Amino acid sequence: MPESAELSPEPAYLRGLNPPQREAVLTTEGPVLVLAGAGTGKTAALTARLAHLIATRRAWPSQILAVTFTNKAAREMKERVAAISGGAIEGMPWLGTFHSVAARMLRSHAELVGLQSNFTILDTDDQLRVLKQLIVAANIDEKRWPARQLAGLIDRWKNRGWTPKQVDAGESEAFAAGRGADLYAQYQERLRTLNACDFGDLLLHMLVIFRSHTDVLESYRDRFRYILVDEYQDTNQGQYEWLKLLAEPRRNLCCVGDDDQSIYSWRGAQVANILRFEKDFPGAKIVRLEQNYRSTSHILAAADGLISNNAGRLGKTLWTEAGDGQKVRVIGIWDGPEEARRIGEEIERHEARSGSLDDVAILVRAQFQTREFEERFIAIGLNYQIIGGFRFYERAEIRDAIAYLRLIVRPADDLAFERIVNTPKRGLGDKAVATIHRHARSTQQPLLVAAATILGTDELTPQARRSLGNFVADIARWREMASSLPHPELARIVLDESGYTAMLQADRSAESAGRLENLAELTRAMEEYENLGAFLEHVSLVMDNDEARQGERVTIMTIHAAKGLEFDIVYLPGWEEGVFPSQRSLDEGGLASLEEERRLAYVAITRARRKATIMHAANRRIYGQWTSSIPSRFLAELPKGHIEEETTMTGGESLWRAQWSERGDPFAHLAAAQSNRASTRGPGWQRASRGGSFNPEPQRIIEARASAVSLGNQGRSDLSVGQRVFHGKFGYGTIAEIEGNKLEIDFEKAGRKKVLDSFVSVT
DNA sequence: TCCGAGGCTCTGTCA
DNA sequence: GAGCCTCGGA
Repeated sequence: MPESAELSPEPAYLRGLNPPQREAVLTTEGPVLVLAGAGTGKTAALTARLAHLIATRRAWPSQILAVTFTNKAAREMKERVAAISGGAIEGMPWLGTFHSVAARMLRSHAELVGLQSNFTILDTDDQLRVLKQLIVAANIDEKRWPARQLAGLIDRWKNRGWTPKQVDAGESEAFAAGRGADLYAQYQERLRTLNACDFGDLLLHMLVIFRSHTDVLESYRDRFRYILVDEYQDTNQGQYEWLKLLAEPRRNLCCVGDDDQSIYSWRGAQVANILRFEKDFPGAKIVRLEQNYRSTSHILAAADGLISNNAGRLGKTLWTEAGDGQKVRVIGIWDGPEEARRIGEEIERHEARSGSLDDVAILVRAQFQTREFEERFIAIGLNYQIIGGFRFYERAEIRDAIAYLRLIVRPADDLAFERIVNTPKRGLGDKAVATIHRHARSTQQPLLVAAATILGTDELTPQARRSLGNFVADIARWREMASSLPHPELARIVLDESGYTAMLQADRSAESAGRLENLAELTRAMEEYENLGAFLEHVSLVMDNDEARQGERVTIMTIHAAKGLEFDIVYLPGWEEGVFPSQRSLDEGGLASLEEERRLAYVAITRARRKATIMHAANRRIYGQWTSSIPSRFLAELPKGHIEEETTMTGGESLWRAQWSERGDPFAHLAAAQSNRASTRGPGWQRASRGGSFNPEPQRIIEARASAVSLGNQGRSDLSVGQRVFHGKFGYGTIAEIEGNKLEIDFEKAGRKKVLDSFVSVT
């Protein structure tokens, strides 16, 4: 950057920015809140701001802290800053996700929270294994109090910035009759002995350090002259406190966000943080970005109409100079497979008109919805990619490979040891592992060391001893090789010599080829890191599913993952009550959750540049069982003037209803094929169909349902008193009474209940 | 110790 | 319908 940047009338990075965007760039001092609506050029403004701070010498790149929520956003910002500065900027060391920045800090101060700087970052899988062990050790019924639930609670507490001591009795009550806080404390202790921490710890540990070691806090305050936060509406309590500590006393804090796009409350995000910004930082400058550069006006108006049903917004009105464009289409179809078929056909037509597949995205509420599309697209040979779901490093084979490497680098990594000691199978089952565990505990040694000493005893069968001896020797040998071999080469050798590759090669299943490819990809990725240690430090935080691009393809992903992205053509399938809004979310959070689901719908629609198509199916397979569904209430909230409704029910409405009344159960033929399983519904759908507190359109589907219900009054012929049945919500029970389609059932767990026969299945 | 069969649960989104 | 767990047999 030339020194004259400030003097020249128009630095390159300001070109093309509108007045509010410029304000966001040029207001460098003091607190700034940029309210950036969807598609209003937020990233352009943000990167220009970074470029401006650096070009005008207000700060070196290393003196700017810039945090995002996703690796994707961080990467994009890095690339754009590099491009905007013509490569003159040597990277920005403190630009990254909250977690990666915190991890980087924690590596320098780990000893302050009882860790070593080479601590391991556990993923969800490891975390659950540790928790499970603790629950079992505490004699708590693991069925009744699953590790997953405890993990959720601990995560919640960490998000709030609470250490175990700060968890009050009331919160602790949420798990195993008040033992939650105690287990949390035990878990933290266990992590410390493992020299490990989980995702939540990265932030919490730093927060604890900031709170108690003012010298450390001061050094960071001193370093960071400017702080920039992306997606501020998604910050949680802990992150908020973290930022607030760092931002004082300079208060050169610029937060960018959109309250209408707050979709992470389940992760502890508090919209309140953004709503309260002015109070937290008096004298804050508020900049609103409202000109949308992405979508046509029908799309914006539809999204705006929807989101206006939410209360408690900061409020902003997006406008566009783009034309009206096409109305948002709302299409009702018969079932899930037809939804996939229909979208597949439209995409093929788009392709035939020489449209690019890269322009098309299918955005779903939940991961399970992706499968229908995957199956269909494989069948018709449509190139697609599914983003998210299993991240690369979460795949079993990758985690296994990494566990080998972890154990080679850190002999004390007990979790890694447990994971691979018998993978591939080498005859070291539960019994052998339990023996090693016992030894390790009594001698206070890591498992690998205990395993080595146990070899000199006769505690194991000769066979197991031989096998374990080989394993221990292998690890030692590999460790020696590690110093002299390039680490990708080491990884290849380990995978071969451990028998892992052979195990996959012997496996004839459809996935094994892909797994081998993933491992090859892993070793390739390792080349980008200086050494094994560096690779391992980064792997759990940064490795995502960034496969090599292989031509044009349709993108399938969750709406959450799509935030911040845009596509010409967007398909939004599955707008049905229970799916979207998600019943589970509603059950937990009531109105607040409904509003969050609505924001999610808003995010979904605003991803589209030119064409948005919403679909709802009358029938869907959930948990492998057919379920009829009601259109999402959000459909009724879309302003009529900006949407175009269509139904593709074969033969139209009348035939559809006739089908219902003729057979009572439109899936009788399917049900028969499925060994007389009746259609049971999950609790969500029961509630959705019972509720009736809203009146979603189109009306015809409600009529159709009503006719089905009244027909059902005859009751089912396959049920009789005394029969054992299964109910989606209440579990197993015995039929005590039958009256038409109403049953009275003595449930084994839930006691006697009245239920409709359509909700039970014969066991 | 391993493996297959059968029973049961589950799929809410991210780092 | 997949994935997990448990159980019984080899």
